[in-house]
Amino acid sequence: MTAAETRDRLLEVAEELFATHGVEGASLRDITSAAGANLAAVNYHFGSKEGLLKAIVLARGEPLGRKRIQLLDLAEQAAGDSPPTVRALIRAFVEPVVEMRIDHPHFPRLLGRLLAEDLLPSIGDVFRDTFYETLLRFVTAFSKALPEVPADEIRRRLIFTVGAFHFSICARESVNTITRENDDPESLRWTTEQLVTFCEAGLCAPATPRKEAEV
Amino acid sequence: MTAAETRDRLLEVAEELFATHGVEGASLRDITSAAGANLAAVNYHFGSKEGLLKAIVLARGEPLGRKRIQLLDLAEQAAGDSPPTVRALIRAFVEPVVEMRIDHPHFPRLLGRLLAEDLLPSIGDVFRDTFYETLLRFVTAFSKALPEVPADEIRRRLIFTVGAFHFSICARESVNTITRENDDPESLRWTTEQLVTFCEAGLCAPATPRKEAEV
DNA sequence: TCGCTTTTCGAACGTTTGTTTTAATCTGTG
DNA sequence: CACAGATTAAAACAAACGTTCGAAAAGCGA
Repeated sequence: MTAAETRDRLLEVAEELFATHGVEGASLRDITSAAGANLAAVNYHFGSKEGLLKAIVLARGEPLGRKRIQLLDLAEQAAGDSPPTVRALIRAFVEPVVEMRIDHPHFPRLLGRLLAEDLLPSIGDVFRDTFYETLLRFVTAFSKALPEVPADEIRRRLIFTVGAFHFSICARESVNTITRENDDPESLRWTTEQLVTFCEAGLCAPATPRKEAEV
Repeated sequence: MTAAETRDRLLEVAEELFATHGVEGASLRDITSAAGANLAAVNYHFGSKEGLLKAIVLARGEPLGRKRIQLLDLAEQAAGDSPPTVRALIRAFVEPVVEMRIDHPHFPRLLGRLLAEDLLPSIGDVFRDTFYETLLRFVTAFSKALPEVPADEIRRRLIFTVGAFHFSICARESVNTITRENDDPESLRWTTEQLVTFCEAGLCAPATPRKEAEV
């Protein structure tokens, strides 16, 4: 086995084990033995456990962000002078992750772990470069498509969208404890379809009035 | 300090440390020393670390579930023969947690951890008793309020709602890495207002058509 | 094939973890 | 007061963790 192969296998196996058992929950011994490598291999190739994590996030997050931006550009281009439809924007944001959830199921799940375990700070720079910039571009795109909703509420609604999305698609496995849903591509895409419907309606809703009386 | 006091302090401190550092991340030594108790106290009072976790979830989850059901009953009662409005149902589901997020900020955050760390199985029975039953009651209530949406899609939309809710309210602290939002009651309630708007629109949206062409 | 660099290997390091044990201390009742 | 039972205290347990080290092995250009 060449050195590059060892490196790749470590990335692949660690991605799965991190996603399944959490970053703290997956030990270097688990990872290296599952990859058929020596315990010291991780520290040799990536410097540390954290270095391994960063390498994973970078390797998957970078093309994911590129794909999102590409779809966004395409949608804006197709719409001509007017802004793209909200539905098209949601799709551009969501679909790259759904497809990744099908081809490389573990990475979206890992993303969920990172968010929940407050590990984003530890991979800070990598995260900001690959995700945050992308998010900002979508915020402005949605703002243009929904001029009657205050930018502040738009930003918040995008958080809701990410939450609904993440909970039902990325963290699907944990949530399946409750929903007992299948994990095949077809059911995943159908859920996505319904998610887009849900979020489109939510994003396009009239702005929340200030100081409204309780219902 | 009496024995009951020790027990209560352990529950209180552990709730905070579990929520902040994760269940695996908070050691019994951290917890007992923060509570001014001996290391062995946890195993004496709760049998194990897992026993401590279960005790916390039970102590907070049970009254939370009761409150939700109570508000649901009230809403159904107020609506008379017709089903309650979707907005009222969302409020009944969400508001008890928001209020708890204000009075006992750590428990909702802990819930987020449990979901993300796949620890729900380990507290399985406690979780089912305090949360799952409640969720089922809301599913049927929403189904009645939205007869034109298939029950299957309703169930899925509730998952979206929980996701958006959980992400923006419960896991607020981790998400604030991104949003840089305040955590005071006023801003929390305002976010909740916008969340209700978002989810109401999403829940009331027309059913997703099967085999729709891509936009 | 030689010689140098890269990579792998096995072992050990020092910490930290949850749990257990045994003795000391406190508490409340007869 | 005295004596069971409940509670706390200090210490030690074995196991698991990430990391480090020096030697062995493998890869590779000359």
